[in-house]
Amino acid sequence: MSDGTMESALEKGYEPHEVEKKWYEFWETEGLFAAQETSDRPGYAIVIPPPNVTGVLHMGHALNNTMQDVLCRYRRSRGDNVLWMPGTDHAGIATQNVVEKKLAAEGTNREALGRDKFIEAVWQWREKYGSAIINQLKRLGASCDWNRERFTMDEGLSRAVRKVFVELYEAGLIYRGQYIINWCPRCNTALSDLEVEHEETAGRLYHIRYPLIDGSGYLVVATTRPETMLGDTAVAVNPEDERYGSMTAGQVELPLTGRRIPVIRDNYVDMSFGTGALKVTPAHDPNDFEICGRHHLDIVRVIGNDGKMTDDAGPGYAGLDRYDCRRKVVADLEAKGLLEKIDEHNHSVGHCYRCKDVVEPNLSKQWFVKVKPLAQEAIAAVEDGRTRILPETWTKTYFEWMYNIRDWCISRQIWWGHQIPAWTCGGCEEVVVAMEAPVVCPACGGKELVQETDVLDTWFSSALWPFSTMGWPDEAALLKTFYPTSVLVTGFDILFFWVARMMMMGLYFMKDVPFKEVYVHALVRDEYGKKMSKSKGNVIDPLEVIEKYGTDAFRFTLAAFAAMGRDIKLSEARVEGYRHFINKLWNAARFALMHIQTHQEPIDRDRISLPDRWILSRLSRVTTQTAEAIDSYRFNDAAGALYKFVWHEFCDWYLEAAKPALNGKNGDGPQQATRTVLWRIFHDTLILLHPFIPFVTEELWHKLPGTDGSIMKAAFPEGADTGAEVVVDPEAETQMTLLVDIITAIRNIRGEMNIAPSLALNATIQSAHEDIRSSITANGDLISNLARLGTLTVNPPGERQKSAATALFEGGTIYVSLAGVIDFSQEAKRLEKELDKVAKDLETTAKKLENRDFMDKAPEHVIEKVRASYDVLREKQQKLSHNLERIKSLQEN
RNA sequence: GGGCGGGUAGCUCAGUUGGGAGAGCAUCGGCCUUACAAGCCGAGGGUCACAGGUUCAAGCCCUGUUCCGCCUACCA
Repeated sequence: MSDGTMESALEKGYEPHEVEKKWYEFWETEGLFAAQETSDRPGYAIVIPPPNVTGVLHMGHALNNTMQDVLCRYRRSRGDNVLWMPGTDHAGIATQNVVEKKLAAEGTNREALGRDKFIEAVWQWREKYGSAIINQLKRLGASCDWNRERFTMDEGLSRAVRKVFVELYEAGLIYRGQYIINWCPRCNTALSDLEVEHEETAGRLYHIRYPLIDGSGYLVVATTRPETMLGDTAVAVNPEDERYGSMTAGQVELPLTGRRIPVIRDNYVDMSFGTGALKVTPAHDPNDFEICGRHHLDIVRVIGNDGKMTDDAGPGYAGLDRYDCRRKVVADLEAKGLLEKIDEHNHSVGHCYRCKDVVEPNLSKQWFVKVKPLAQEAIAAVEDGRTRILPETWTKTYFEWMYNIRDWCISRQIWWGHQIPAWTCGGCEEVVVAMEAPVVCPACGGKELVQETDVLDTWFSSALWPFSTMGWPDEAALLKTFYPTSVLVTGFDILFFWVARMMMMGLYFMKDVPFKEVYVHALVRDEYGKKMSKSKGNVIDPLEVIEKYGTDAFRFTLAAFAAMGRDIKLSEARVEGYRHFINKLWNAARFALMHIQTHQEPIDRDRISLPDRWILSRLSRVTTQTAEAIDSYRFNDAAGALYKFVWHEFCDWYLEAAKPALNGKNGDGPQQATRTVLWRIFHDTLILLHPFIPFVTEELWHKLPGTDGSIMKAAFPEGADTGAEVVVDPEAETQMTLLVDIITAIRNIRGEMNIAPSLALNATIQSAHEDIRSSITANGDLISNLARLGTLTVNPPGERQKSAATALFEGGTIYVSLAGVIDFSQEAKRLEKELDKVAKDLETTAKKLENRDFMDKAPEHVIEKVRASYDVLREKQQKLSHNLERIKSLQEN
């Protein structure tokens, strides 16, 4: 390209929006996200944690999917056949609530519609809005294999659900029974234990007198929920409790009801709590239910599924709301003088994780999964390393939960979901569990078979996700190629809901773990944002951030802060900071492309300069670092290493150092050699950066001469493995460090002494080492350029310079002539400061060397290091004090 | 009640076998130096929560204290 065209080729600043749109469409049309069903390349698979169809992209999704995308794009560059399986979750309760709200706004409700019409309405809703989150993932740059997108209610996945249900039922691992479950009166359904959120609440402890029937007094019980007393069927005390040892009456009168209930003895009762007497309400408390089982008590259900008191609550209470009833019971007891006292009492109250209403423990007939046997396998698989959980700290949590796991209530009394494949015969009440609706009852031949109306817990179908999405129960090619998947990337909030259950189901039905690794990342908590930014209390919407700063800046920010096992607190200012980085890269490209207008290869290592050798060496190191960091999920390390390399090594030092050569000031040979290096660095750096910032790298890739097609097809630079072009060069690094130190020291003098940057300085460098002198001489132009020197003289140590500021570097002394600009007091101050620092360091170093224990016990290389630094410091100190004296004497003149 | 994580610069946080305390942002000073003022050059700033212990040596290992956050639980 001839001059002038470059300006039009690259805008002055990076504008993300059109670029992002253009390349995402390009990737999709080119089919670059597609996995091969079979391939001789190694398979690498990730299944996406399916977002709810009702969802909108929040910070948690953004982080989670950025990480997965980094991994997938990186593995593709390493040559793997990558499958990133996308999809969405039907999210039973959540979606039903959303659609019900919509119906309410339209003046109707699901009962009015009926089940079939309602489900149809949900599907319609899903058609219309269900792809919102998918489109948002695309804006994030997610390179999922969209042609394989799945939905938990797809026919294929539904078939997998039925198959699993039937098999578990036949194996005796699914059963149905009357138990205390968590009931949400708002959502009108049972919930699993996990779906209940406990919250510490300030409540009251009511002490109620239950009159003994022999008239000898009262038994005082304490409760936080007085309304449940209407359903009491016993009072329990601990058999060891001496307070009640001599009690003769075997019964008490249950106030307000006129019923008589027994006093029983049970070890469960904690003597130290309250009065040591426990009212037993089997229908509304899980512990009481168990006690009831042991003592064969009656069960009286006084609270209905709607949260209102049942007829069994008795006249005056039946039909009341549970909280109104509480007030009335308290008032009535008070009136009868049976309320002894009310204490303040903190206890935790369960809330529905969907609607936040207070959950009611209630007696109900539900379906359960017997999870203990499944959990055993899931524990073993992590113990023996078939699945590795990272960071390791979560392993313990996983075990803890698995060991204490309780049966899983899987039936939900809602309409949206997988209807339980169980039918009851109207004739003989036989229960038939089958994949498809039976035509006749196998027991009596009756034809009146009614299907169970309940649907399954949403998490039941998500538990099958890693294999149901790949075509199970058919023998699909995908399963062969990609199961077990390579890694699951997820937040710890769904470790139990989802990960643990996938482990159990995967092991049971696939006879193998669903994933070899689980990477548990930090959480940007709370979709309402409160915990995202404690101090400011505001939400940050990822889409707004993308709109404002571009996807790449946002992604890079997330990666840069994704340190293992720590929450991310995100602020806009931080994204803005990384947008600067994207722009820096962009501008570096503008510059580089001015000088590499055609494909530049190969590198002639005999003709390249020191900075060329140095940056190639640094590239080699950062390549290794990036690979190692991504391989071990240290995204922040990878991002940090790349940031430092691009900005502070490539831009700050290499490009500045290379300018003279590139501008042709040093003749044609160096110019051409440097162009080849510049090309190589840029080429490889784009590939390294691509997983993190896919859009800008793709854009620049197409501007770089000599590249073909998408950067997504480019191979990860393998460093020394692939040839001689990229290798670590320690000698170049040492020499470059020397030059950088010298230049920085001179700049420091300029800055500290307020010498205008435009003023060229004259400097003399003295060193006793010949190799250092020759190295400096050989790169004199470089130093002069970057430190803005007029003249540079290099000598062995000799006469001290007059009227000069001094600086020390490892290996010699720099004198910067201050003729004309001298400010002696300024220089004296600077030297004193420096001297102070050296004196302090020297003191601690000396102390170590005088310490006999240290000298005796520390390893040799540590002692050597300390000795060497002592010598250096000592020499520094001497030189500095001499110079200080000289400056002071000059100052006096 | 049980468990886990955290307390490092003004802010947000790195710190991988124990061996000279770091980054980004913010602050201060100087620069419109021909890729970039979304930039360049330089500077200041920390009793690594507190108290003990192990060690020649502790931000890092051990014990205790304290503050914050989270997970979990069948304390009526």
